[in-house]
Amino acid sequence: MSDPRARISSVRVAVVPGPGRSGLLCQLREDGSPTEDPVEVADLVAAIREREGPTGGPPQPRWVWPSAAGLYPALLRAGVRVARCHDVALADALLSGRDAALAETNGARTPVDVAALTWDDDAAEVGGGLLTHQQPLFDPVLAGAPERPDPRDTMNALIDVHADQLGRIGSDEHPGRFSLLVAAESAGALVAAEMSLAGVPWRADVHDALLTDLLGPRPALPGQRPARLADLAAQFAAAFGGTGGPGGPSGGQHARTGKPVNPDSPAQVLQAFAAAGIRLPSTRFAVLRNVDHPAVGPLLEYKELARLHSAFGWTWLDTWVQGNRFRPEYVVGGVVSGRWASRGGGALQIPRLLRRAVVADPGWVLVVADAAQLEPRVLAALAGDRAFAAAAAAGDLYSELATAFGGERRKAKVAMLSAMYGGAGGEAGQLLAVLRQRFPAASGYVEAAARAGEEGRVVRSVLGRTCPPPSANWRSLTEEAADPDGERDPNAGRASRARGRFTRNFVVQSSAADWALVMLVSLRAALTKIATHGESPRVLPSAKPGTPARRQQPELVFFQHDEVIVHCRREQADAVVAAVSQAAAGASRLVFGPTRVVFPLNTSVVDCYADAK
DNA sequence: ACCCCCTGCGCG
DNA sequence: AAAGCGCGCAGGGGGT
Repeated sequence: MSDPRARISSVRVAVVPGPGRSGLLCQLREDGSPTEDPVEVADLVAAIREREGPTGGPPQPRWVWPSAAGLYPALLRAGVRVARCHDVALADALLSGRDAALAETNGARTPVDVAALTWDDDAAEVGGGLLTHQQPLFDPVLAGAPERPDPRDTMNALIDVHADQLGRIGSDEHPGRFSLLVAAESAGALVAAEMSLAGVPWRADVHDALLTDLLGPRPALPGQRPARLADLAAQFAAAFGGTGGPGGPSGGQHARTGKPVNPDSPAQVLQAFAAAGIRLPSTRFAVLRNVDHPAVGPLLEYKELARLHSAFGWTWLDTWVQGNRFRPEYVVGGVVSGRWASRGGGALQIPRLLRRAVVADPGWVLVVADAAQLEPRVLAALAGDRAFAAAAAAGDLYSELATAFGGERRKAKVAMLSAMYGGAGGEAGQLLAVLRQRFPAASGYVEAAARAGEEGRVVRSVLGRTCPPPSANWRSLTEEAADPDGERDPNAGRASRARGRFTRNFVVQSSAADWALVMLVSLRAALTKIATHGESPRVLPSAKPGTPARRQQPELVFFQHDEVIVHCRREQADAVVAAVSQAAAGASRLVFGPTRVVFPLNTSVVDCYADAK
């Protein structure tokens, strides 16, 4: 402890919940080895609160725990926020993803069972729910044990797993980047729990008025179609000639049930059109829009409104919005690329229309920031393509690229999207050739990723997140095709190219997710430094248990791949806007190092999400 | 009754 | 059929 700086970076404290309110803590060295015997504390929450100290105070420890998703919500409910953690479950997912690729099919490590590292029933339930696909117990001490283990054994297991993880992180090809990824992923889990608790400000009355306006009054019974939908469904059926009257012509009726053809049933819709002499490949919007038949108008309008009603109607409002807050559950690392997923509430698929209902509290505003053209900029930085990076140094990337495509911005965009997604239809092939010639490094980067995928190899994001290896099914399919004596399965080529498109996109999407995650957690850190009431948070009293008073600190309330929303007091908006832009600049530096590529944000300060540009 | 797959569409 | 990547969710329809 001679050098205080060394201490700042090295204090890690392992946490294991015990029975009741108790728990075990154990301070660790930088290599993960314990400095002491685990200390039993009667009130774990109080102990963490005390060691964490006030924001802006002495450096906070990095809490090493089985899973933030399992433990942190309970801490937050008790009014305790922490600055940093190492999430063993998330780290395990990153490491086993990496090592599974190296070990190929055999020799895969048994994933850590987070539930086995917890003791508290509630925490175990939450943590276990997060990782239900992980079956085996990792710890011989716990394997097969029907009773809850001794917390000291659990603590020892946690310490061992964590130390092992540190070693594996250190042995990565790029240990600095990979440890940044683990730290950011862990901090992401903190943000996710905090955002779930804060909730998105959601005006139920605005939402309800919107629904009533579009659909008619809320039906008395949940199963009933609102008036507007019932009307459109009837128009749709009638357009096939059936009036619906008993004994009448049956053009608009289902052959078997005799009921009017149901616009919610693709099969019935296809059948009805076929009976009218129109054979359709599907009932998708893109197909139907070009069909000339009187049923199409009402059907398209029905589909649009029915979607709103079923996915984000009154039932959704009842289920997900309480006290004018929408509280979704985020799943950190839920997408292979590192993007977040959500559970329940369709949090990451909220229709733009409903952004009208997202309104800041009185005296508060929303700071909405989204990264502009993130993925092509990421590709520019990844590939180190000089010509491309020069274009990406400017505000509108596609306009800068347009000169290479005869001045047509649209063509530049199509070429970029095709390069990143693997599309080659229509004019894309020709535009890709231009891209290849003018921006060889950028083009070569995604082409190499595609080739790796087609050959069954894995690729990684800039910070080292690994894509999943191909399935056994994929291997047998493609290996048969490679065998000259074997029969050529046409599916083999298709499967190979499909995986090529996946890995081609993975390098871009996952590196963009790296950037966005680092930006998010940097922003979180910066927001805690924004003063409330014009005073430094350093001099404010620390939060009291229960925290009855409303937090005045700016709060992250939403994160959607490349976009964040901060809810803050109006007078804090300028500081939040500055924090957002610093977080973006910092993320660019941390993730990509020196690069001339810029990652601009579109930032708006608004009362209503729908007003963000 | 429940489960699973398909279709279609919302978001990035 | 404007297409190529990643998701979650609701409803229909078939299976058990």
